[in-house]
Amino acid sequence: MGPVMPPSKKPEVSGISVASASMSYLYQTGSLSRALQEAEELDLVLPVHLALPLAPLPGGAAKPEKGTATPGMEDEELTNLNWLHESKNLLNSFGDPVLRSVSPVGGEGGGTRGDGDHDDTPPSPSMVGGDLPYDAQRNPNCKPPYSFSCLIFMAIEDAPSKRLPVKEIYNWILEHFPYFANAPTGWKNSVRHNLSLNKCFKKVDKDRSQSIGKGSLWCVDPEYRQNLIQALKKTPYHPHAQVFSTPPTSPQAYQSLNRVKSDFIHFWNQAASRV
DNA sequence: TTCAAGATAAACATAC
DNA sequence: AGTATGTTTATCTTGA
Repeated sequence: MGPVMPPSKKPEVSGISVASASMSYLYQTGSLSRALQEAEELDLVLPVHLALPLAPLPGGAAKPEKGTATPGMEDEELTNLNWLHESKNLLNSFGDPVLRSVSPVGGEGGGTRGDGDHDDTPPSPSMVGGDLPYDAQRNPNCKPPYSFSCLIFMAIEDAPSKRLPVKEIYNWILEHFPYFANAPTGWKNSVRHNLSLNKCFKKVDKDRSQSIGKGSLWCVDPEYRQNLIQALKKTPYHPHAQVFSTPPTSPQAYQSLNRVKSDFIHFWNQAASRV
């Protein structure tokens, strides 16, 4: 089981570790990866995206160009995270065919809304394009690149019964994306708003006998399940995200980026070895 | 420039 | 009565 982070416990790992562990968890739980593999069969060549909830680097950046893989990237490029988003199919970049059988869920480029700050306060959504360099050690709670519909979908898919009450959806999100533990409470409103408004989710009335708490169970409408899978695989760039393509401005940030890359490659190899 | 999608906030109703 | 849940509307940002 991956990182089970009690919501009340402030994460002490870096943002990238949290992200990798979350992905690792999703792989191990199986159902979601199976869902994604289903989509893989439907899809032709889907881009591979990385779930790296990183804070933006200063200056922001443009959206990555599509379909520009960067094989054979050299270490001197570590200062530039273009490799993350330019290499939309990282598996191809790594030249390992077996890796193509797994498809990580994740955001295009993994950029987040500018949540990077250097103190211990929760990342501020208002800090679009923060002025500080990304530092994985000090920004454990970067906003995940997934839309709320993707988060909800992941939560429901991860449940054995494939249906969850709102509260459990909250809990799943909190466990896997500690960012929300310190985020303003409005995100719960957003979850509910999404459940209500998004036709992909359906309310299921509980049995009277099992009706312990308030509310209903929520499930994915089978009619729209593939849509959600596709959306997850293609996780659009977070609407408010910035891509971090600007080189780091400090030695610390440089080292941090090196860690990001090596951690991710390590994770990727681990994921491949589990296939 | 326009449009669609998504995030966010808020008001309100309903159920427990 | 207070809280959680669910619905709806409005506004804003971003990318296409």
